Amino acid sequence: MADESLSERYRAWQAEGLDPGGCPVRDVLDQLGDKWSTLIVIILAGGAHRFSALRRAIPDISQRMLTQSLRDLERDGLVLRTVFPTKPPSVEYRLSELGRSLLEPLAPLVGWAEANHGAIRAARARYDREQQAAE
Amino acid sequence: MADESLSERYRAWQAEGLDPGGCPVRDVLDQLGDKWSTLIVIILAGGAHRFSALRRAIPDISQRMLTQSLRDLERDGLVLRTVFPTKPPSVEYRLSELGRSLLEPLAPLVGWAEANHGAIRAARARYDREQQAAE
DNA sequence: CAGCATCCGCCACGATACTG
DNA sequence: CAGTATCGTGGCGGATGCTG
Repeated sequence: MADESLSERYRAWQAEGLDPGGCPVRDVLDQLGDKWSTLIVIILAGGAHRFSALRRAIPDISQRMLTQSLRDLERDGLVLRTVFPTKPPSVEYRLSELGRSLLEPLAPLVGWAEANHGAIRAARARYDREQQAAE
Repeated sequence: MADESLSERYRAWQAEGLDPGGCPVRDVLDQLGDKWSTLIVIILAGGAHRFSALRRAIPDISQRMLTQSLRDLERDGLVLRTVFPTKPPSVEYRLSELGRSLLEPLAPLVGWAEANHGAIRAARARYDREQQAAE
């Protein structure tokens, strides 16, 4: 009835190698799951940005987390960092080929989030109301 | 050059409403970004599971986190919980209609993770090697 | 401008023990 | 079997101050 390919692939992976930490889903999704990485990728989808431009695009990120998230994305090969030796220096961040390839599966997920955000918020409100009533 | 639709949508959203926490991407992705939720959804894609079956399917999850993750998924309306008053009781978890609709955008992302896991690990190793050399 | 260093609160998560 | 209750910990992430 449901699409079983996902769970089948997980079981297949689980059957052979046995390192739970080496699971591709966890390894990759954990990175995208942190607070800012996905958002940065989405913004960089619109083109290269400088450090301060990213700060402006995400008003409520601390520069510590922006730096760290960019480093992680660079380390994973999703983002390229280019330093222009001007004075004062400027640094440009852009998606790598790998990073751009992520946009393809990411776009539908973002679309799903937007489309179903209301339904999820409604479900939460209803759940909380029922819990309130039960107590 | 790149797909700009994602960043455009983010800017559009940012332009009107101004609550960063209300951003659909963050609100929804933060949930999927926790350590276990996505994995549970993937497993439930294969059909309904009982609590103990889920524990067996994810050997390294604590029952505390399994319970909590299932509660969160239920609260968001992605998972349905059915109690059978047998003795001892058994509880079945399955994806709701909303939960199954998530599989559609989720599957390509999991495919991307599997396909590019090697490239990411290689990028990490290279980055770490360069850092090592620079120091 | 683009950062690094430091301090610190909080909460996600795990381990353990107990219940209907 | 399917949970709750409690405690302890690591590290994610924020705030602030300083540098090339």
